[in-house]
Amino acid sequence: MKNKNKKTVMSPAPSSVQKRKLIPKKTITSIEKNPEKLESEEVVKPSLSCVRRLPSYLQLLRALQADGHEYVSGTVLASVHHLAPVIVRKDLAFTGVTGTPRIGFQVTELIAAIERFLGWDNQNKAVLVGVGNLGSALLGYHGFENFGLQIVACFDNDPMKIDTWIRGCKVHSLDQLPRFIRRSHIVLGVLTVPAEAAQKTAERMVESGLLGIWNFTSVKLAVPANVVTQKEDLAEGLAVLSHRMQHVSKTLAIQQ
Amino acid sequence: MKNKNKKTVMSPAPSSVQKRKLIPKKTITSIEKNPEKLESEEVVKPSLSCVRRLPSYLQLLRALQADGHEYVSGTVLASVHHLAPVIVRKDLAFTGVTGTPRIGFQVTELIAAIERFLGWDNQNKAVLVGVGNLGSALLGYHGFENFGLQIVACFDNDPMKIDTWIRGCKVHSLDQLPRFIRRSHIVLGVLTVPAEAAQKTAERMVESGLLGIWNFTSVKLAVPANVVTQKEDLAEGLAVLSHRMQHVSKTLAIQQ
DNA sequence: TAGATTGTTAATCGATTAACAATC
DNA sequence: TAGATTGTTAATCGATTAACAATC
Repeated sequence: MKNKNKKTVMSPAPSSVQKRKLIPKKTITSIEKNPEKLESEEVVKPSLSCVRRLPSYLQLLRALQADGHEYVSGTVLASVHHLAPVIVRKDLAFTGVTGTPRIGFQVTELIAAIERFLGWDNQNKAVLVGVGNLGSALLGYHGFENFGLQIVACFDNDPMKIDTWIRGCKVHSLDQLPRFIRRSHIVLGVLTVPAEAAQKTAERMVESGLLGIWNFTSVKLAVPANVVTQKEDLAEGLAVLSHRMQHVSKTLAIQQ
Repeated sequence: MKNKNKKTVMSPAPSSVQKRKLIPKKTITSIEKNPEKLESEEVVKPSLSCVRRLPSYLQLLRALQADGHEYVSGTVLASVHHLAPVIVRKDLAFTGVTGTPRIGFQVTELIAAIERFLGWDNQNKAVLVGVGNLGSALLGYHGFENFGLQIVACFDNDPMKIDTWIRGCKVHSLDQLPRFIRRSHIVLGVLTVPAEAAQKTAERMVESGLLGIWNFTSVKLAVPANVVTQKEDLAEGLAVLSHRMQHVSKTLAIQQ
């Protein structure tokens, strides 16, 4: 994958676009090294870590906004989250906002920029499949509405649950899913079924037309390339916690 | 923090310990460059990513064990999780197990090694503080017992909830926490209170003697250095999902 | 034996951090 | 003005990947 014929890169040097770069570009050095990459994919993409950090900025910004703050510096955002200020500056650059030296960023503008960047500016509707313990907890937790997500319907296979109401949401039969998705133009599904049923259920969700699955099961799903899945695995966090605790107790034991 | 007086490192060269290294060492080059670091902290530590991946291996290994498989190759573990085989080999090396070329790893031995490494070989008891939606879902979800965690008691501030039973667990007043912790020698707490109460509650948990807090609130907790906190933030995963979905739809639009 | 797999070193890649001019 | 903060490049660090001898 080298030297795919490029179209005349020797055209007028890009010096005219020098006013205010909203999105960071690669360094000139790397452009020289890979001149065939001067086209659209040239834009630097945010790291996964950056995307993961943005919601925490958002949360703090909303609190600041509620407190009546008009501006906030990257330095402040950084210290609250125990991050280096330069990390915050780089992360925020991806959202397209520009700050003012000595002043910082306009809170309202920054909130809007992060929301837009993450696609949380319009409320995204979602269905939830699998109304067990975790499923009903998520139904009852309306905090996701701060993150652009609104669960509007839920589905289950269990005849005992179908047509009952859970946390203000009527449980539908899983058989109803395709029709419901098609009518409602919903693209996102939350999967909270038991592990055994995970892959099968995911397939039905994909067939119904969903394009994203937020996967709370312990199963790594196999889905077509145009479908995005995100696995939420609490065991990961627990592993980190356990490991750190072991480490701390060892360190303390050594120090004694 | 350099050149802390070390005790005679010139003693008999470590060539005698050459049979089977269970834990990877740094390369000779780096030892030569930092000769003052020849002591215990010399051991290479696993990356956070490695620790996060171990539970997923564990889960698959248990399924294989239940299916009667005696051996599994790193290659298989890798392909199931869409990882490069060398990642799996390196991760497993940290647990101290040794595989057999052409055969792979003994499933039972590997399960035990990962559990030991993560401190999941004995069931760790924990308390849960804050019996709201999420709290009661976690109480009802017994899957953590596969990960060495057993929630044995729960606490809340709400007089309406105190002394009721939720998912087989009696809700105690938060005031009872210090006495309970001291009597039971529990070190781990799960925090599922509303954001406003998070920091205050965490402080009470620390005062009671807890050494680890699994934090399900949206608040970054401030705790003493000897206390470990692990923040579980669903918004992170949702951000990644939203971002990926935007990207996929853009890519598809371009390709059309 | 042949060939798949392990364990390990070296190279690559990408994210974080350092450094600093520009700005208000 | 002075000095805090932004935006950006270059250096560093650490994790992933490539490569390969050793092994069964």
